[in-house]
Amino acid sequence: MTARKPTIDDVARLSGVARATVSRVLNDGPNVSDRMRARVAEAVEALGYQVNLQARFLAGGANRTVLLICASDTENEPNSYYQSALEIGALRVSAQTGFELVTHTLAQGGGDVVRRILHLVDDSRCCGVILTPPFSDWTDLSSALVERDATTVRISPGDPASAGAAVGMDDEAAGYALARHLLDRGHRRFGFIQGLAEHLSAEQRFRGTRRALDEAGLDADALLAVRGNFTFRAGVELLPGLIAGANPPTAVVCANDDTAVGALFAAHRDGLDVPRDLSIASFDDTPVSALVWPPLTTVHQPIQEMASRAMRIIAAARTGKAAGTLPAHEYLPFSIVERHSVGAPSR
Amino acid sequence: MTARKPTIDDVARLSGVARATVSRVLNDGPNVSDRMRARVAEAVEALGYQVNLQARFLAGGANRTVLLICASDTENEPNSYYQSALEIGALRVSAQTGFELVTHTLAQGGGDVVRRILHLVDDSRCCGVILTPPFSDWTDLSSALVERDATTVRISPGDPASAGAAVGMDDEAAGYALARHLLDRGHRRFGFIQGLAEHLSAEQRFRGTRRALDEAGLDADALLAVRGNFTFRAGVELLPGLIAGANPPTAVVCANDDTAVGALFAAHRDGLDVPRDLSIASFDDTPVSALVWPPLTTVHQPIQEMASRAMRIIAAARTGKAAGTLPAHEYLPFSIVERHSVGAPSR
DNA sequence: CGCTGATTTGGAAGCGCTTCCAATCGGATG
DNA sequence: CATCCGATTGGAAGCGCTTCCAAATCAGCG
Repeated sequence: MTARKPTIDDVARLSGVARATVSRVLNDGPNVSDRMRARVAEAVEALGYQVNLQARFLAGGANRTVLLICASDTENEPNSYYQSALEIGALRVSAQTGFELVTHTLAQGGGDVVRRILHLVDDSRCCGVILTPPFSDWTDLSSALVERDATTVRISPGDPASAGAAVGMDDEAAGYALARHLLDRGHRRFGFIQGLAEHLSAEQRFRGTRRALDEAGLDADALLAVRGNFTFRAGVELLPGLIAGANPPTAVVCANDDTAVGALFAAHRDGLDVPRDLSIASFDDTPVSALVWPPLTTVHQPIQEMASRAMRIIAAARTGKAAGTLPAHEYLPFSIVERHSVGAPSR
Repeated sequence: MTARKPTIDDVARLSGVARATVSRVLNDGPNVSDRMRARVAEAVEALGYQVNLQARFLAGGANRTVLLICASDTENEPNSYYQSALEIGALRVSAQTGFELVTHTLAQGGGDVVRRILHLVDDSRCCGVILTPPFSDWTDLSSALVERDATTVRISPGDPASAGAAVGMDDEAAGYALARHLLDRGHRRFGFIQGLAEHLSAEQRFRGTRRALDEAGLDADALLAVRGNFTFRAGVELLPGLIAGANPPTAVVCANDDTAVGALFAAHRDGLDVPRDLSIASFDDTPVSALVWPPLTTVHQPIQEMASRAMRIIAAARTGKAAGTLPAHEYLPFSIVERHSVGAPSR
């Protein structure tokens, strides 16, 4: 059907040089005269030649594939905004640096997830892996990856010190800052819908909030915590219980935006006015937080930027000089985005 | 660092057979005795052997990579729920059939998008491509793909007849049905926030709505249409103008959920009660439609299922018997999901 | 028991590329 | 002008796999 694609030999023939020389100019190798370079470039152009990556990798050339591993909590409710932001951020850099990004989304349940991820990595013979929560907390995984010689970057790991580079933000400080924000507006009774306990970075957010309340001299039952799982549904289902008591919280903090949107939904449904009757705040600043009414006050986390950094770390590690450098730990600043879901307590 | 990965020759040596035989059992080839099969399987197991896909493809083996090409309208607001649903649907089937799915998201702007997609396809030497809107409407693209021998499936194309298989739903009928739904509840004045004109399937939805109104005997100015671009922002910005007139619509239909969520946001902001003051309905039934308050009445489109079908078509075309069959056009049923954003008109 | 044809197995070529190593070239040097 | 060294270039091996083709094996049959 289609004409056979031109190979490196076609280029060599047309430009009248050896195959090895063509390979050199293709890879920006040293020791090639400008004349040769020009001749080859011309032939490449004329033929519309494109290297066959399969062949290149087989022959031991530098692999430039990077895997982005994302978790989907449930089949039907992927953490999609978070994931898209990651993807966009990584994509932007990969385009610049000539690395190819491949995203894999897997359900985080099931005992063999580690095996499957490793399989994916082996299969693709990729040179780098970006791990997102909660995979970024699986130290066995990142160790195995590093051992396989894949440059590994973990996004928002709970423990930045273990194997592989890390990019994240100071989650404890973010939790603290958000609580202060609420405290400053006069709130004294709080609810908190936590995420999954395995997500260490989310737990740190909670810890920060608790610290802020402690320092403000509030006692333990000023903070009512329930365990959710980051989903919209969790917010919907858990909010009522949180505010059912005799002396309910005037502000509830959610581990992430999706949960907050769920809480907001439940509040609306139950006839509460947000923020008059109840303030709601959360973390991440994913697009959904600006989509709902009232738009959410949330801690902005530079997700795209994190992914960009991750890509950049991999690119640097795989390109010349920086290769072999010890893994980096980068911390990006967060900020509180004030929208309309937080007000002064009415009671 | 890591021990070299075992190759097919290692397996051959350990099991005491020829490399060719190993290859045969690996590929479920014919003409292999059960004894051999067992011996090889054992060696594979013992060595933890995994075929090197690069090498396999190079050697001319069947390629099993499928590309899912998605559009991101703008950098910051990817159509993420839609895309995730597609991905999940395709993923499910690819896992079953042994094909590998690779998703690529590209900004749809820029004149060279076609070239970039083609480049991606050439590069990956993939065997199949799933095109999502608006790429599914680019006939030049699908023709080029088909010519390249890639099994091409278009999701929701405006014209199912052109090159490549097609999976979608009857968008015109969906538009008609949704309008009937509104008509039945007593609405007589309508607004419609359209999507981008290039998305043919979305245009058909509009056409269906118009037909329903025509058939109901309403005249042309019973339908006020404005052009949006599928985004939340479009909904926010376009709604006010739509309902500003002396005799405003009592119901507005949006080309997709994101836009409807935006319209809902604007309505809230401007102090309107939905659905008492204004009904809002849309298309797609992406998760976000159930997240907002009030949850949206929307036309459910089986997005996951569409992607699954697309994958299945590719798998069938690339596996034995069905190979070479003429492209299929599959139409999936839609349904109206009644939630709370539609009521009877108050005026 | 020898022969034919079908089935199973092994050998070897080659996919398109990188890279090592040897050959060549071009001055600068004595 | 002969010599030598570094910069270029070409030749060839080989990455791990599939597949064509020939060799070997096995039944079945006269």
